Amino acid sequence: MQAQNLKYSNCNMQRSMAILGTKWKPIVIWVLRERKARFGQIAASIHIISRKVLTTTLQELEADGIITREEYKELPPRVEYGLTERGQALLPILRQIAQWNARYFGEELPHPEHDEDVLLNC
Amino acid sequence: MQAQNLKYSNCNMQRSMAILGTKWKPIVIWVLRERKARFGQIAASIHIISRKVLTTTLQELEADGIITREEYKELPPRVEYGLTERGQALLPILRQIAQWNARYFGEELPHPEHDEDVLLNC
DNA sequence: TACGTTAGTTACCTATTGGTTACTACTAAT
DNA sequence: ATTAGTAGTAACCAATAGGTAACTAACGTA
Repeated sequence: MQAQNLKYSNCNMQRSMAILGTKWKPIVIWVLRERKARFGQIAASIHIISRKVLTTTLQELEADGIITREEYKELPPRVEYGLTERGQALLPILRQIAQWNARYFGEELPHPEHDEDVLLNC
Repeated sequence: MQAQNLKYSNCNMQRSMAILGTKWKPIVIWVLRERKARFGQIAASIHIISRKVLTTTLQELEADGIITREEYKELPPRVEYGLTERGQALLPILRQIAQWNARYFGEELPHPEHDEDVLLNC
């Protein structure tokens, strides 16, 4: 998908997909749902993302105003990432996207009392 | 995005994005939200999609159980596409995705009484 | 036979996404 | 000088998504 071009589409859905519809962005947003995290923490949470791809992903999310990036003047260098309000607003949508998949493709329906991490299994 | 691999991800969100996170699939689903349509009608609604890409998109959506495909034994050949229950279940999610974009990237907030076509502008 | 209508199919191409590998910047501590 | 810890960067590549252009299948009708 040529997301960069789609960001200027007339269609609100297409523009959203251009921002979100990639392999790692939803995961990064999910990792940041409850607290800020540093680059290395995000990488460790995700397990198998390359530094190169994580860097690009974070840069794009920041450019789209979905996450914040704060540098701390200290050593070792420390950068913290967190969700903006715009990013927070995506969380219920991501939950529904995951629920849809679990419901229609999963082998059993998820129970409401299941922890979110189990639901998403990310 | 390598959607074909992602369909087998552990993560429900990633699997959904593999199915949905492309340029044309959300649009095709939206076009079919209220009534079944033929190949040519879908193409005309979307305006600028190539027959090649529309064919591929429809095949994949059918394979994922999101749309139905009915051939009619008549001439000219007639094929009708419609949403499955699984596909219908995606509509509220797509609406929210569009609303999110309109709210956080649009120049003014959409009014509740605005028609859906205006909201999505697809 | 030629044409019309519908839903494709095929060959080829470009641009993007995601990945591997190696390297970098910075400074304190050893 | 070397090492450590953190967040990157650069060069290169494979696979995929989307696209153009041309062609095809099927049969009824003129």
